[in-house]
Amino acid sequence: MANKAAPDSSRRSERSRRAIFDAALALVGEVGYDKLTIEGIASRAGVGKQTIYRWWPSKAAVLLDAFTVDVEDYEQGLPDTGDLAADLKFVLRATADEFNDPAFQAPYRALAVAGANDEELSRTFVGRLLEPGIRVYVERLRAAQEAGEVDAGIDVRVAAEMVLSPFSQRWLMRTGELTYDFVDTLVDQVLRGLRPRD
Amino acid sequence: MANKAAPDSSRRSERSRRAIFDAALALVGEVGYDKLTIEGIASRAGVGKQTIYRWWPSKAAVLLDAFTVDVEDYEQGLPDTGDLAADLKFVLRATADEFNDPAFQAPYRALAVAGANDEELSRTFVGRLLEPGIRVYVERLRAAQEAGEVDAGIDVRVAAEMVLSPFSQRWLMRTGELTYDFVDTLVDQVLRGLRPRD
Amino acid sequence: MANKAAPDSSRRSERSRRAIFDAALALVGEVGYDKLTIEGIASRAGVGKQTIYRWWPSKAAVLLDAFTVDVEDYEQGLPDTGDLAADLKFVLRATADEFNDPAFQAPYRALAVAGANDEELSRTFVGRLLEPGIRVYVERLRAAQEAGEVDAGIDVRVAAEMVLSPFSQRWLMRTGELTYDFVDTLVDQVLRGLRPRD
Amino acid sequence: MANKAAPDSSRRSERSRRAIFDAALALVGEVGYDKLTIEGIASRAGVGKQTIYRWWPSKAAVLLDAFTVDVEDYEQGLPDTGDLAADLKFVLRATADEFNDPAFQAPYRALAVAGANDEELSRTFVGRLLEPGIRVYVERLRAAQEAGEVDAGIDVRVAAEMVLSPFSQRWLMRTGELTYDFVDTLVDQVLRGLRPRD
DNA sequence: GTTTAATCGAGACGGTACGTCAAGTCTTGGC
DNA sequence: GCCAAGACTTGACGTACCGTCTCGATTAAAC
Repeated sequence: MANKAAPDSSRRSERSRRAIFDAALALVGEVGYDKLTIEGIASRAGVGKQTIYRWWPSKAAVLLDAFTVDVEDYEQGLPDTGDLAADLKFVLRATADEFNDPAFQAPYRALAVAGANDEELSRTFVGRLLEPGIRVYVERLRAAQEAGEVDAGIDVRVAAEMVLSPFSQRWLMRTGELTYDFVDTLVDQVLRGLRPRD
Repeated sequence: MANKAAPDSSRRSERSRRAIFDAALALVGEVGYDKLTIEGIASRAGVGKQTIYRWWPSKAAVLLDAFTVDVEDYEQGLPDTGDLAADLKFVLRATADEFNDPAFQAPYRALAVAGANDEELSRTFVGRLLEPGIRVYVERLRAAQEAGEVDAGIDVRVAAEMVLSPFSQRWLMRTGELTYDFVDTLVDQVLRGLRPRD
Repeated sequence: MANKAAPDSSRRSERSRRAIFDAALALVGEVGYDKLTIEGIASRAGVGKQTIYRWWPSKAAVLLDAFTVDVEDYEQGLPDTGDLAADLKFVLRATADEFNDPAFQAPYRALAVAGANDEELSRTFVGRLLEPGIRVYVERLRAAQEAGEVDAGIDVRVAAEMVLSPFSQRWLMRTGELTYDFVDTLVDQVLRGLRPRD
Repeated sequence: MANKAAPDSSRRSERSRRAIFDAALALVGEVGYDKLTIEGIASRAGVGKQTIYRWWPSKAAVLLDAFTVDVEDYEQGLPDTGDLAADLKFVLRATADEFNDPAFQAPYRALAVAGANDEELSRTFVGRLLEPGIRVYVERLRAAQEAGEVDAGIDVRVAAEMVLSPFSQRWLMRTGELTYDFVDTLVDQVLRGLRPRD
């Protein structure tokens, strides 16, 4: 079933791996995803093309690895000051700043997009980046639910999406700006619906 | 500002235009967006490559035109039976069926995605397809607001996004299934927050 | 049976064709046949690789065409002064000079060699370059035979090879020098055997 | 002058050496010289690439060694029954049979050819395979000369080439068949010229 | 018999060229 | 003047080998 005699990863060159990540991230920022090429990455990294093809199936996969190396930081979860609205606004405002940073936009948007046409890649992208991001919101909401701040009948997963999806949709599709005002309104309107009934 | 001695559209061949749309839509369904080529469209349509380049700047633009020709049907707005929850659920369930249809997925997803990397195209896509879709929801919500069914303090645009974005995000990013259950829960939780305060 | 939709040769670019020939001949002289590459020819000729692949199947075929364009000059046959020995020596000495010219050696040797491993090419090479060269000798010998200068029982084709093959073999395999002495001895010893018997 | 810290041949693996020869000869027969690769030989021989590069400079050199291991058999010289014509015809007919054997053709032709573009290799090839072959003919002719069967004024080296070159040239360049008829005619016509003058 | 250093199988590496595909431009002949 | 057709230059694709390089694991010579 293994379709090509898998390479021996214990002999892999760490130096090349880093150089490829650095080159890929730099280039996607400079020329954009469509004009990002394997040859370009290889040449910028001072690496043979084969070294890329040996370890990754596509430029999207390279970029995904390169990106996740720098991004794994969902470990600590969302802050919990006891004030759910404040906590959500605080984190979303910070995320808005991050999403408005051009250096971050190019690779992330590229991956979102590449995923849409490549189901395999999509699953990795979602599992590695999107789901963990959603999960921390779900957990914060569940905590609030347990604290009685959120109605027991609420589906917290859907609630989390009600906050996150309008946010990322605006950014991805460029249907609107990610302002603090928007973030605040969004959080307020979502939370209105989560409060326990009288 | 005219960048090439614009072609004389009065002499344009309608037969070629249709053939190109048909070929583009057929091909994007068969081979996917990434493997869709101008040469492929031209050859399938029995048309010279130049005829495509004369009238469109990119394969995405061709596809966008091809797609919108068949889709302009937001004219009538959302139903208004007086029961907001029922109306939203009804339309979203129908939309879920549509989005789950493979024939519809390929070109739509391709466009969503192509837009992410091409700001110019993105604006057309959003203006021509996305915004009209959002607007009918905004209008239905405003009607409900005027009828006193929705609190006067609510930002109906954000409310519309709270319904639509989780829905389209799930589909686009494959973060979840578009089931009737999901649609119902989503609508219910959003509407909880919109009700006028006591 | 035609295996690729043959290109339309009436629309062929003569300018590209010449540039390819010039580049191929120049490069084979500079770097040798083994290091001659299609990419090198294309780039030196200012031509796309595809334009070469469209019209020729291999670098050997390009070189063969390039070479024969410049070489078709067997038209006039060998001189016939009535003195067979003198005529043969005269022509072979001139040919020795030619074969000792480095500019001529590279492509000719390359073709001889490429032919050895490619039967198809070999046939063209032999038919286009080698056979015509042999034929003029055969004709000169037949004339001498009719003039009674060569025995009627002699196989002139084999006789021609007795003159030409030692000559070209020495050159091709580097088994000896092509000196005037060698040429003279060779002609004399061959002709000894051709004289009519008493 | 030793250009790399020469390897210690006393520790050389004989088993690997044989395996490499076998693989090289087998492969050149199967895929031809052009498609013969060092990697292919190494993998077929179950040997590391370095083991080949350590002991040979090129695939041609490997093949030359592989070939000469099996071929050293010029020791005994040509037969001398006293009948020069008969002796030459006998040996050349046998050689014709050998050259017409496909198993022999591939490596030999490959080497002849590789030599044309690689002067260093050429010299080894000529010295190790070609010259010894010519020499036995030269010696047989000299014996005949001393026996008074060949004119004293004849250059026996050139005479040997008059027999051998048309033969090998026909084979190498595919300008004609190696039939018994050809061999006989060739020998007869050459010998006509060698007879002592009246 | 043990030590020890070179050779060995294996294969990752930086490269070059392959032969193919498609992009976007340009030219030709037909309507 | 638009059109179908397709040759052109360009540039990237993914593959095949090159020749160099490291990595344990033999393995045969020197101790």
